[in-house]
Order: sequence, then C-alpha cells, then structure tokens
Amino acid sequence: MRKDGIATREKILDGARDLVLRLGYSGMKIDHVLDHVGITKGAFFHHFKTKDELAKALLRRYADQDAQIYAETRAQAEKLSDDPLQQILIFIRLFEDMFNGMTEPYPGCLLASYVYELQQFDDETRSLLHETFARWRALLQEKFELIVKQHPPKTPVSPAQLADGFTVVLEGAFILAKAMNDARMAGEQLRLYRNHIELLFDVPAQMRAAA
Amino acid sequence: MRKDGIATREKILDGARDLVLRLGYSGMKIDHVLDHVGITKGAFFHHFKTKDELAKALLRRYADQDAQIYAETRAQAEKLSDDPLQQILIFIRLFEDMFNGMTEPYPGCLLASYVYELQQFDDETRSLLHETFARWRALLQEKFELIVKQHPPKTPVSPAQLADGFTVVLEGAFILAKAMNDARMAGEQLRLYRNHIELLFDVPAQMRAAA
DNA sequence: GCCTAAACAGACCAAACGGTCCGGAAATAT
DNA sequence: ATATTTCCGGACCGTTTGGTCTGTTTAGGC
Repeated sequence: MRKDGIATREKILDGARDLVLRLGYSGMKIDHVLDHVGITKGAFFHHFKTKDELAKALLRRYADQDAQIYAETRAQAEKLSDDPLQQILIFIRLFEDMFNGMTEPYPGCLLASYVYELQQFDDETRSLLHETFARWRALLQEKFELIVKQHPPKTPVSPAQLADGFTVVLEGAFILAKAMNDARMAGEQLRLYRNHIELLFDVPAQMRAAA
Repeated sequence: MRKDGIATREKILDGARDLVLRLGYSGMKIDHVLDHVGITKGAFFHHFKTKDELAKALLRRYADQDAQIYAETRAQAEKLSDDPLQQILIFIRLFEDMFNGMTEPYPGCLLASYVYELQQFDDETRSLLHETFARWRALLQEKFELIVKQHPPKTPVSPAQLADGFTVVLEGAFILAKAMNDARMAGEQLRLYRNHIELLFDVPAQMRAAA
C-alpha cells in the first residue's frame, strides 16, 4: 500500500497540527509542512484546496477528538459513581492522571492557538470555535446543576461559571506550562480546581481519593 | 511639534500590539501596521531595525507595564490591610473590578500570544517570557507563604501553585472571553478563584466584602 | 492486461512580505 | 544663518509564500 490517500491526509493533518501548536497558524507555512511530513506540493494541494481549508479540517478534527476524550472520560466517571459530585471529581482526577503521566508539557490546545489569531479566520471558523467551547461548558454545567440541587454549596455559585472554570484552568495551565517548560503544571492546577470543588461542596477528606 | 520621534515609536508599538493580539505575531504584517498607524516604511524602519526587534521591544514594554499595574495594585492592597490574606483577597478583588468595568472582552495577554508561537522566537525572547511569568509567581507566592503560616489552610497547599493559579485563571479566562465574546468572563473567573482562597483559608462571610 | 480515476511529483507563477536606499523635510546645535 | 542630525516618505529589491499546472505513477474494477 504505497499510495494511501487517507493515510497521507492524516499525516498532513498531524504534521500541520504539530507545527501550528509550535508556531501558530500564520507561522505554519505550507512548505514547512511538506518538509515535516515528507511530501510535495502536489500531494498537499490534492488533499486541501487552500490553507484555510486545512485550517478548518484541522479544527474540526481536533474538536471531534476532544469531544470523544471528554465523552469517554465522562462515561468512565459515570460508571464509577452515581453521585454527580463524585462523577465530577473523578472526571477531573482522570484528566489529572492524563497530564501527570506526561514528561513534556502538553503541546497546547489548538482552539486556543486559533483564538489568539482570531481575526485571521472567517465567520464559519469562529462559530466552530464558539460552539466547541459552548459544548464543553454544557457538558459540565449539566453536572453542576445536578450537584447544587443535591449538595448545598457553601457559597452561592453559578453552574455555568464553575463549568467554564475547568476549561479556563486547562487553557491557562497550558500557557504557563509552555512558558515555564513545566510538564506538571496542568495536573497541578487541575488538582487545585478539584480542591476548590471539594471545599465548595464540603466533600469529607476520606471521600476524596475515589479514583 | 510635528516630528516627535518618541511619539511615533509609541504609536508603532501601540498599533503593533493591537494587531498582534488580533492576528498573532506572524499574522501581524509590517505593511498592516503602517496602514493602521498611518506612517510609511521609512518611519518604521527608522525606529526598528527588524520585525524581531519590534517583537522584543513590544514584549519588554508589555512586561514593564504589567509589572507596574501589579505593583500598584499590590501597594493599594497593602495599604488597605496588614493581613496578607486580606491583602491577597483585596488584590484579586481590584483586578475583578478592573475587568468588570470593561464592555468588551480584554483583548488578550501579549505574553500568551507569544507563547503560542514560541518557536518563532529566539532564546532571549523565550527567557524574557519565562522571567516575566516567574516574577508574577514570585509576587503572589511570597504572600501565600506568609498566609499559610498565619492561617492554617483546610487542605495542604503549595504557595507556588496557588500563585500560579492566579495567572492560570487570568490567561484561561482571556481565551474563553475572546472565543465566547464574553466581557464578563475574566471578572467572573477571578471571583471564583477568590472564592477558592476564601474557602481554603476559612474566611468568614462577613469579612469577604473588604474592598 | 487494460482502462480509469485517484494520488502524487515538481517546475512554475504572481502576489505578498521583510527589508534597503536615497532624497527631503523638520528639529537642533553652532 | 548655517550646519548637522534626527525623522520620515516612498520607490525599489530579493526572497518567501500560497497556489497552479502538467505530467507521471499507482490502485482497483473489469
């Protein structure tokens, strides 16, 4: 199988993603992708009409892969407990473990790199970014709404804001991790976020090491 | 005063900063800056030898301005209370008020936009990024070390991680604010962060509305 | 084996881009 | 007033970049 179009397309997407996370979208030049992947212009433009089309394909694929990880992690958490509060804590814990197992800083979130070049992109791409973040919010917001009904928080809180907090911590930690070259940043900051939830809903200490 | 070199230089820096925050560093083209500022190539390259030199000047200026805001806010917090815990809470609260007064999302942190194109820059620039974030950490870490001595935390915590938490929340909130076009994001998430500190060090409710 | 269409290689192109150069205007020193 | 330096306008240049085009190779149906 020397000529597998789908495989080549995936290789292009992988290479482009790596380069975007290191150089930004504008910094990622097509010629650079060609070298990195080991193909030629003919191959590239056979799979993608323009660089913008690559950008959209890249974003869609990243959003889909991310949604899958979220869904799997959520399912795993729901299997381990029936209590939505415990589910959230397990959910966070599972993400912590993901990042704690890494030796280098997480290369970064593709969405964030797009956000910092937002004006480069058209409305369709911007909408896709908006929707993806909104989906992440909805996923956790739903849980937090159940939680506040069953476990009275020590302070009045907004489920939506708590849900955004997860993404905020992740995105912020990625930035600091890259700048400080510290692979532990994401796991540590997620642990802090989890600690906040535990304090907020008064989780007893012996119930915290669930996962 | 028709020909004020310093004023022109500042105008270039302002315009370039705006464009970098919208388009990223690579996306910010010199010709675009010229249009935006209303000058010509001759003027630009009279003040900056290369685009890279502009990048460094931009970063240094941003870091300095930021350090000044931090120092002023810190001084203001220290004037309002002698207790380091209250100082931190006031400090956060003052930042909240800053962002809550804005009608559009904060345009973003220049450091973060550099971080997401990190490989574009040389060692000197990368070091400057590292040092700037390290300084932000040191500023709050110092306070948190005093706090944990005087106010036993409900959970064992690392002052350095708590300090990073502030930056993490800010950077993450900027990203979400831009993506969701939500000006309130930064203030809300800082309020959540402050809530975490209050719960962690068991601040009574009536002592929370200090500022 | 043959045909067709997808998958590629690589020369080529026009526009964009960072940067140079020189002339001239404006401030400042003498 | 004159000289000198700073500041700036704008034409110009070489390289880079996204994209095109033509030809060639490979996979798969018949």
